[in-house]
Order: sequence, then structure tokens, then C-alpha cells
Amino acid sequence: MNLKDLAASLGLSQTTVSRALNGYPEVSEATRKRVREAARVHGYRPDSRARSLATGKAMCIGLVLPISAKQEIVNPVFADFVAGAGETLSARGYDIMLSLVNEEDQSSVYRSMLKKGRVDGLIMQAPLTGDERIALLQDVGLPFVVHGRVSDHDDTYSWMDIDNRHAFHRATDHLLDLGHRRIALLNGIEAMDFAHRRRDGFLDAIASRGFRADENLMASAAMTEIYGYEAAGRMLDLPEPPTAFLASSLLVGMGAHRAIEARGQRMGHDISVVIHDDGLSYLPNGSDNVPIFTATHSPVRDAGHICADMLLRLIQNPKIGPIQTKLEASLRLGPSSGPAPNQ
Amino acid sequence: MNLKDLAASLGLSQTTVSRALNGYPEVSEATRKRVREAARVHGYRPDSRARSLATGKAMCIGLVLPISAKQEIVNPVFADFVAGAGETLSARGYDIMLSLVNEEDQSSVYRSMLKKGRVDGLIMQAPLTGDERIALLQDVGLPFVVHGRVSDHDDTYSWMDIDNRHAFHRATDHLLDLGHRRIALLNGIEAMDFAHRRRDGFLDAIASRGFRADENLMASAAMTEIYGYEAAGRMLDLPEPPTAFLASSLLVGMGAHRAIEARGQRMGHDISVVIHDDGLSYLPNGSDNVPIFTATHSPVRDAGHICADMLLRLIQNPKIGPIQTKLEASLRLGPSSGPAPNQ
DNA sequence: ACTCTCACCCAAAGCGCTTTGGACACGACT
DNA sequence: AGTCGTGTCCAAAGCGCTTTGGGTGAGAGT
Repeated sequence: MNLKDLAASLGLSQTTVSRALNGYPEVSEATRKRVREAARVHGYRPDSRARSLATGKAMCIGLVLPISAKQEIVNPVFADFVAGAGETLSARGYDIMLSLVNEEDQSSVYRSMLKKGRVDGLIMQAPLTGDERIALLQDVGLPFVVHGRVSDHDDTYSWMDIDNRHAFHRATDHLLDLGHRRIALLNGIEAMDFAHRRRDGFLDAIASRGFRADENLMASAAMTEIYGYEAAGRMLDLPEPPTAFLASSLLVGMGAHRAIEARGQRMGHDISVVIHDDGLSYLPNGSDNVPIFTATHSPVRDAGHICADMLLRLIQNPKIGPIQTKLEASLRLGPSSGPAPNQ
Repeated sequence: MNLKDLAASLGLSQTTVSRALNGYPEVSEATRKRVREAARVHGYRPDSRARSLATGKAMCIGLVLPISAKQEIVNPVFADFVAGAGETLSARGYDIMLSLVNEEDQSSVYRSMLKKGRVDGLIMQAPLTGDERIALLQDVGLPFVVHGRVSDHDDTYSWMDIDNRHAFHRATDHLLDLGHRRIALLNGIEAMDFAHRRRDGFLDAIASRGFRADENLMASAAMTEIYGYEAAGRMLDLPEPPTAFLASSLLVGMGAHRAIEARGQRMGHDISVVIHDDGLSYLPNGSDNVPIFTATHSPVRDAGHICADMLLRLIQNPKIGPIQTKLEASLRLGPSSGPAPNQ
């Protein structure tokens, strides 16, 4: 059942039916009611392609999920982020188009996304340091929002990010305040911009107290539990082991915890651990009241909401220009951090 | 730059340009080359909406991500599943349209997806026992594949699933063979069909040796680490604690592990743990050679590939009728399971 | 010399919607 | 009586593509 048929069955023109359905004032309430009822009965839904072609709006935004190589890691944060963004978008009638991108053909994916008229704008995830995708997207001319930032780039694009540098600075300060001097950083892949910033915050905090960071106490890899376990284990076996760990994710923290326990030590007493908590729904840091880890906390689902909201504003009025949102992560104390043991 | 302009700039008709670009034989190789080059230079991309409208094919499939209530859990399996499906789909030129569904308006979402012509078919996730969405989708008439199965339904729809029942039967057998008699089940939410089947397999295995399952050793909840920790802890504190756990996911297993260690016992010696491993890329069960847990193993990314492939076959030729794929999970031995301790 | 193939190309009709630019009737205002 | 809204509806022109159903000219076959 298309518009033409529906109009015919009602003895009306397509124009009138279309207007009745879309709430235009040029049609009497009586007719509108009649049209709505007929549409309901026949189960009529406008074809979104035709409508999109006619209006120029796709009512759809693009989301790119970067997949490096075949076997590489899918961003665990993705599901919650998309859930957040999706809630906001679907409430406003927008759909989400997903594109998997492997490094090689990034350019073509972004280009085709817009050119093909499928989406009105897009959200870019997981920017790398000096990511050239920003330029690509600007060239393309479609509204976009970056979840994260790119360090080596001026601020002429829209982004939303948490203050990773500050968050890790504070977390490091917290450990320093507790008397820890040998603090280890279990970071994510430092090509990722957020990891880069976290490292900076960590180093700053240490340097600003006049200490020096130990290269042996800094690791960087994809944020899995096993990485946390192995990296922490290796460091604990050093002649001068760390007394505290700063881990880039809950999973990494869990790995560190396992390494600590495996050596007969207790987290929060012998060795402290502070993590960053993305607030993933399927990976809660204990309960709200009883956390497992002391953590810098910023739910990625909220980030999804915010990114989507920003993008919609940008689509509605592109002239408002680049907009930025910086979120502060809260520092939540848990039982995993305590005073440094006396030497 | 649209087709019309491109044709004009070449002094050709739209027909010829369209055919040249789409590889039809009615155009000379010389012209085709000329057209391709011009298209490249001008950065021409056909508008997918217009093309879709003309061809009747959306070149897009729908994926629904169920989001129960506001605060509920996002399926952690989703990211890897979509990565797998996406790889297959994008290789074949298909895009993915994501829809977030909260229980209430499921019907309308599925209905609108197809009616609006946005997708050529869809993949349904996380079916519940007696899920009424199947009937909905059948009514809608669009090709679809269910990732999982619905127990109380005949097999007149296409699905792909792992043999959850058999997998958990085997895992339970493994523990029984090791001499365990008090085996606890840390299951997912049993409204989910897969969890239901796993429970059945578990109970079958116990019953077929003439033992009786203990209700106190069976838990069911959303599969988080904290749930594993708390449920396992509760059971370990019983007057007659279990000697082994069968956990429905790696995270639950990790929680159980933590509970075991917290009580000064050792996993694999005092208490055995067997898990189901979805092979999530960001949650590896140790490394391939050195796993952490004994596990029934079936990568969900593979499931994504298979579902996508099935759906494409169904779209290409709907007459092939309902197709089904059942995968067997492998049982991989790890250090987390060992002989039952002597009482 | 005439027809018949091909090889190559084109005009125009959709696909299903929105939207522009009226048309028509009816009551109100001057 | 004439004009001017005003409320209600419509015909038709797009949106940008594919595809049907020819058209045209060159070379081959007789």
C-alpha cells in the first residue's frame, strides 16, 4: 500500500493525504481523521527512501566501528556507547547506520556514506593521535561529532571527550597522597588519543611532585584482562616492584588484581589499584555503594547521549559551527586503594 | 554531482552512463573507460536512496539491539557479533541499520523497518523463551535470521544457534567425570532461550547419572562479574558448598574465581570452574594455548559471519525457505577444572 | 543493392514521496 | 455587486536513479 493507492481508496489526492499525515494545517480536521484511520487500517508506512529523496533528509546518522585487522579487538565500549546514542536518536526519529571500517579503506567509507545520501551526519569513534580522518570528514562536508579528540589538531571540529588528562592526574595524585612512590601505569594502546592523554596526566602528576617516572612501570596494550594480569605480574616480579597500579580500564584492573592475589598479596593493603571505569552496563564496578575499585568514573553511555544530541543540533543548524563538550570524570573511592605499605 | 550532470559533462545520456558504471555489456569498453574516469575525477557516487528506489533493493540489513529498560544491561556479546556480521555484509556491499528496541514498541520497530523499505532483511538477537517476535517477523514477510532459537516454536523460521544444551551437558559430564557431585550452575537470565537450554543440559547430565540437582546450587541473573562473585560466594558459604561451578560466561567465571580466592581456596584444586566462552575479542580466555578456564567455546564473531551469510542467501532467494545452522561448541580444557577433592 | 545483424546509444517512464503553485467555493467586508 | 480573504483540496513537477523499448549507422551476408 503506497501513498497513491491510499489516496485513491480515499478519493483524495496524494497531496492531501500526505499533508494530512504530516500534520500540515491546510487540511480539515475531519479529513485528517479519516486519512489517519485509513492509514492505520491499511498499515500504511511511507517509504523512507522516497521520502528521503524528496525531502533531502535521511533521518539517519552514521556510526563507524573501527575494526583494525581481522583478529583485532572490538572496542568493548562500543555497545554501551551505541545504546546511549541510540536512545537519544531513536527518540528523535533517527536511525543508525553502522559501518565497519578497516584501516585501509577508511577514506572511501566516509566518502560514500555521505555521498550516497544515506546519512545526515556521523559520529566518529576512537580517534588516534594525529588522526587524518578529521580532515577527511571536513572535506566531505557532512556534520560530524568526534567521540574523543585528536591532539595534533586545532579545534575546528566538534568533539565530546572526557578530560582524560585531568582524570589520570587526579588518580595519580590520589595515590601519591597515600604515600605511593612507585606507581605503575597499565595504559591502553597509546596510539589512541585518550591513552596518550592519560599518560600525559600520569606523568605530569608525578613530575609536579618532583619525582621521576620509571619506564619499567609503564605498559601499553589493548585493554584486556590478560594484559592486566601479565603486565602487572611482570612488574610485581621486578627487584623494585610498584606499590600501586593505575589501570586504564576495569578489565585491566581485574587482571592486575588477579596477578596481585596470585602472589599472595592483597589489593588495597599491600598493593593499591586505581582504574578508569567506563560504566559499562555489563561490567559494573561492584555496585554504586560498594565499588570494587577506586576509579575515575565516566559512563560511556552518557557520552553516547551527548554525542548524539550534539550531532542532532549540528544537523538542525550547521551554522552553529564546531561545538565541544568536555566532561570531568569523578573520582570514586573504593577499597582497592590504601596507604603505601611502610618499606 | 549527480548522474544527470555527469552525463551532460560527458555528452552522453544518463542511460549510457548508468550502464557503463554498472557494468552492462551494451556499452563499448572505450566509453566505459571514459565514463569511469570522469566519475572518479568528479567524485561521483550514486545516491543510494534513488538507486534503492529504482531497484527495489535497499542493500542494507537491519539489526535490532534489544535494550530492556533504561538501566538494563547491554548485551556484551553484541559488539563482536556485529563485527562478524559486518565483515561478511560489507564484503558483499551491504550496510547495517541498527535499531534500538525497548520491549514496549518492538512490534512497531520491526514493522516500520521493512515497510519503510530501509532494509532487505534482518537479524534478530537474543530470543526469549516463547518469543512472540518470530510471529511478528513472519507476518511482516521480510527475510530474517534469528541468532538463537525459540524453544516453544516450530522450526518454520531460519535460525543459527550453538547447541547450548549439549555444550552444558558435556561440561557437566566433564565435572562429573572428575568426581564432582555438588556442582553449581551460575546461569544467565533463564527467560533467555539459550540460558533455558543450558539449564536443561545441566540438569539432564546430572539426572542421567542418577544424581539430583540441588536448587540451592542454581542461580540465574544477568551475566556480570559481580553476579558471579556474589552468587558463588553465597554458595561457598553454604553448609554443604559446591566443589565445582559451571558458569554461563567468562565474566561470571571471573566473579566466581574472585569469590573462591577470597575464601582462601584455589581454583582448579579446591574448587573447579567451567565456563562458556563466547570468544569475545576484548575478553579472551587467556591465550589459545594457555587458557584460564576450562570452557565450552564458540566464538560469537563466527556466529555473526554465519548469520549474515544465511540472511544474504535468504535475500537472494527467499524460496530456499527456512534454513537452520546448529554449531557445536568445543570443550577446551584449562587449569580451572580438576579432580574433586576427597571429602 | 538490399536486408539483417550487431554494437552502441538514447528518450522517457517509472520508483514513492514532498512541495510548489494554483483552483474552487464560500462567507465577510466595503 | 464586487473584492478579498480563507479554508480546502488538487495537478504536476521534482528528488536521482534504473530499465524498458526503441533508434541509428556500420559492416556482413545474399
